[in-house]
Amino acid sequence: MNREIAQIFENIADMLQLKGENIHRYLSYRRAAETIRDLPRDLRAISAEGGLTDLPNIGKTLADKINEYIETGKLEFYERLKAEIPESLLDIMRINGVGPKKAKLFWDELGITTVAELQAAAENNQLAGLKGMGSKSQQKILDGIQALSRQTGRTPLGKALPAAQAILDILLAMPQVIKGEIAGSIRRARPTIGDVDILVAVQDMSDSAPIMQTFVSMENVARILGQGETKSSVELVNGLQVDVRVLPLARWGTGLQYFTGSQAHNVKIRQIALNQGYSLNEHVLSPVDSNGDIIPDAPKLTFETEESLYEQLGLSWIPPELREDMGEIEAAQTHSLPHLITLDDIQGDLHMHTTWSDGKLSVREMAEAAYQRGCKYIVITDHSRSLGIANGLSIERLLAQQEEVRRVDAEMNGKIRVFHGTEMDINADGGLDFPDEILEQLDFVIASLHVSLRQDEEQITRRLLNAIQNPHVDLIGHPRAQQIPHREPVKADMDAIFAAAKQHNTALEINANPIRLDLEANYARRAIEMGILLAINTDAHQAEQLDLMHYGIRTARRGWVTPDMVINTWDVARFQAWITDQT
DNA sequence: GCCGTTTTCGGCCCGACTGTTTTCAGTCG
Repeated sequence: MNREIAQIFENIADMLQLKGENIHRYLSYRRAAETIRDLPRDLRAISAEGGLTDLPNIGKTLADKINEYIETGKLEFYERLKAEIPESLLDIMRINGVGPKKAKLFWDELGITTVAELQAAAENNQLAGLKGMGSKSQQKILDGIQALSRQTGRTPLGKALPAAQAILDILLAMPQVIKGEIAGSIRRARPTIGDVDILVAVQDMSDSAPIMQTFVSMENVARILGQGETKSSVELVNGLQVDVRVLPLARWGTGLQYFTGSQAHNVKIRQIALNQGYSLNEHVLSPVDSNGDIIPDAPKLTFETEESLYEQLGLSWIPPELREDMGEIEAAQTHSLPHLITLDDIQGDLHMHTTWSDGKLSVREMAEAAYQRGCKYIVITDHSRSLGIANGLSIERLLAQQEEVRRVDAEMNGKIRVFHGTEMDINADGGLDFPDEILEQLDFVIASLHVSLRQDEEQITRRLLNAIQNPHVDLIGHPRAQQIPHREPVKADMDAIFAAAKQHNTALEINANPIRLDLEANYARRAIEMGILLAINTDAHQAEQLDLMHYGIRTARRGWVTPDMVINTWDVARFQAWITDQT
């Protein structure tokens, strides 16, 4: 429901923009769409409580529209717009270099309503003669259409971050580059990334040219989208767009703050600056008069660090993962930001696989690999019997494995503790894959959904509740079973699931594999607000995947998670006491 | 269409880059 309505509002925004409507009117639809997309609760539940207008960016008008859609499954206003403007024009606006004005121009002048028609017109040289168009613009549109067909939407963080880091490393090796950082949504650790923003600092802008030349000449550049002194853009062969910006070190703070975003965060930060008599842009803080106009001769303030910029505005420095205008600015004003979890807080990893099911390493090898990475304790959690595709363990094999785990635990001689658990399937009928008398012999029990993920909300919810309520189940693994970017989360009544997890003291996982990142940050935040415990685990199937923990930490930080709420930040004694207490 | 330390009307960010321009419009982030 939330996604549907968010998409409709997004489309309405595009259509209003195409019609040349007031910018602030269509932006309000877009902002509302973002709010809805990130909600950790179903709009129907919020609507039933009469709480829609309490949501940010939702006023009376949009609340009425949401209710209309919930009740009738349709939105009259949207239907009228669709009758007026072909929906396929929105696809044309998604072509890089084509915005609302161009789309409308092609529609008005040539009757073009689809990407295919636009491509044909460009190939027949019909666009070049239009007002404001030339042969270069026409070619750019053909390139843009090709790029569109290569793109598969947003890029997972797990792909974008390593790619960005590799580029940054090349630039950092240049003598002109004083420092550099990945900004944008990667720095904020969004699970998916639109394009990559990299910032590098130089002493003097005359150093920019060789840096940009190195950047656009990299071997994995498919084409150059733009090359200037302060900004250059390329498309990589894998379709990812990367922007590099060069800025003087003296303005690093404002630049990094600005290009980290989010847009919503920055809008509010700039408003705070204005309230204090300053106009903020990516370069400087400029004194303004009572009309908000920049005072020409007044000295401008520059900032070499983000910390000093936030401090100037009376704010605590805000960790990038929080910068979504979700309350972090208000908390920074009162210096009450949470003490977020860090990678160093993690002491154990409670979810991993071995050769007993679908992992690559033995129990002993996983223990060694985890020990080398500083882990104090791990739990071996192979798949259960019904997951045949992953070589799930029968009861007999599970019990045989326990002997091996106990032996390895003893062999490790206290360097690292090795506990025995399972990642048990929650079967399609809601039953659990092992009986209680087996579960009670295990140190730690994860229950996860792997099959029949397209059941309706009632069935999925019932399966999850059944697992949460079992006294032997300690943790629900990747609770929403999403896979980024291709598999949507299951439909489930998260209100009911959180309430049950709270009641039964069952922890919920943030799965650190960047394909999952599940729970997502907004749900993790809601969970800890309710006092539900979390665990952040790699779900490693081989040694290198133990290094994915940082993705889970970043996700948790986006969810305002503090270390005390995460059971694998506890020392081994406290963890052991907790699992013992859980029966 | 939303919102409120300028509060129920009047704001709501703006600079870089490109291509078409003889001074600017459109797009993007």
